[in-house]
Amino acid sequence: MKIDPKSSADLSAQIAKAIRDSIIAGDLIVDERLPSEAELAEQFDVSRSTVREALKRLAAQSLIRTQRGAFGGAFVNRLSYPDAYGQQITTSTLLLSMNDVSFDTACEARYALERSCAPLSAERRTADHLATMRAEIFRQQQPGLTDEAFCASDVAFHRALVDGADNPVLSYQLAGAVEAMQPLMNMITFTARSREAIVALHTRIADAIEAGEGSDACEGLSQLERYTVELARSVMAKRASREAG
Amino acid sequence: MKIDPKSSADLSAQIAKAIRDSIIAGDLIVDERLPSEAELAEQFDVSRSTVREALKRLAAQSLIRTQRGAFGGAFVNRLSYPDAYGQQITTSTLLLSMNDVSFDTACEARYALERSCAPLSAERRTADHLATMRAEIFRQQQPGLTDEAFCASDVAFHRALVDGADNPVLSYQLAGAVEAMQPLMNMITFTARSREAIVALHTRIADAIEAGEGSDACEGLSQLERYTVELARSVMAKRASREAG
DNA sequence: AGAATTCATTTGTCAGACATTTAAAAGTCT
DNA sequence: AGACTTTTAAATGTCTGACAAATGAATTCT
Repeated sequence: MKIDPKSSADLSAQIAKAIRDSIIAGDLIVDERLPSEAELAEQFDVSRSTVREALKRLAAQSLIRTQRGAFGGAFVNRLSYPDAYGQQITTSTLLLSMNDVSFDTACEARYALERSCAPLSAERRTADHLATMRAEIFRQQQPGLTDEAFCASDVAFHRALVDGADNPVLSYQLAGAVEAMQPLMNMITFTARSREAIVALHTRIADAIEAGEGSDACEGLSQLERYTVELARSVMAKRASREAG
Repeated sequence: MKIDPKSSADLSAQIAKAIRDSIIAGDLIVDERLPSEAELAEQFDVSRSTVREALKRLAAQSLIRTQRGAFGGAFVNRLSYPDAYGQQITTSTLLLSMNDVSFDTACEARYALERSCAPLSAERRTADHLATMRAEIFRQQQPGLTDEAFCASDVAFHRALVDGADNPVLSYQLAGAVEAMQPLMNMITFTARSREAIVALHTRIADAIEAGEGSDACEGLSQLERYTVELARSVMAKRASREAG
């Protein structure tokens, strides 16, 4: 682990990179303890504050965890799926909100990815996944539901569909795509009629998953995509005309 | 933006969270300047070092950038696609390497995701994407190629396929899945015969993309997935028997 | 032996200082 | 007046030294 004093980058960034590379390369293994801040400071020939800033950078990426007290210190973290989900969702959400990605583009990506899970889910889903999907469909039919709650239930439905594929890597990848859409979906007002249409498509998808018909589920997802895009378009148009008039 | 002094979490983590939430909520918009470190220290009633540690956490997530000098400071970063790629790849790579995800699981996820791009790519790919795919196929046929270079070319081929879908959100999502597989792929030795088989499948996929036949491309990807899994299995078996004998 | 206490180590936080960078502002020359 | 140079103020980057708080190990006491 060496740093280049001539480099223009911040020392703390260089140190963070050096340690990060060691972790990725496997030189530092999971649960291994890093040298104490004082030792690192000496090794890199910088002050303790600089080392601390480097460690905070790594902590922000869930690469290490720290523990106080004797025999405490910084330990290489096993990146857990929940941690990875969290980062994936944060990144995806910001990416969408900051780069004025169109609703259509985000929607297309989301449903394309979901369709990649559908055949696997139709084959492997447990009774539990199916029960979750049915329960969320039931919830979506409740009259008093707010738009936000409807969206949240929608996310839960799709999550169960994705998790049914029983591939944690897929679930992790999809978490970002599905959840990051939520702020965009929340801009839509769901009328009683549009909810009915969505529930009908959800039911069709759940039926296909239950029957083990992956391609049917894909077709249902495609219809849901088309309907969602159309719905967003009409809501936006209505909003625009109201503002103009 | 408030922090809870009673909370057990580190102050710098709390402050980072407060600022992060403000960014996600849109209270702080892109390119907006945060108060100076000294001002933030006063606002949160902590020392400047604590504020700095919080800011480094945010910088590690590419949420802010800092600039020195008068009229410098910390600015809300527009999360660019390259930044997002980078984080996605780091996270995915570590997730795979630290959670002993099986080769089959990772492979299944990767090809399932790629199949979701194939129909779009068949429809929209430019001549440029196609030329890249052909060029990489050509490179893969060169005799002197090392296994690592072969893998890298493989990644470039699949990237072109994915980028052909012309959906930046999909490209971003797939970057992680494809690149994170590379360390696993690098464990495989590619014999002349296996390279030949892979090149044949790549050619078939490229032909399908060129012809606008998305389902053909999917079929090619499925065959490639099966072949890759089989190849990995035989390589691993050979390695195990050599160690045993 | 078990409980309480002390102790050493390590991270978390603070305060103050100086170095470095940077762009605006002021000054100077043509 | 305009172009170039110098000054200056503000901000981040780094260092030093100190103390607080946590924590597990070692020690002491009952």
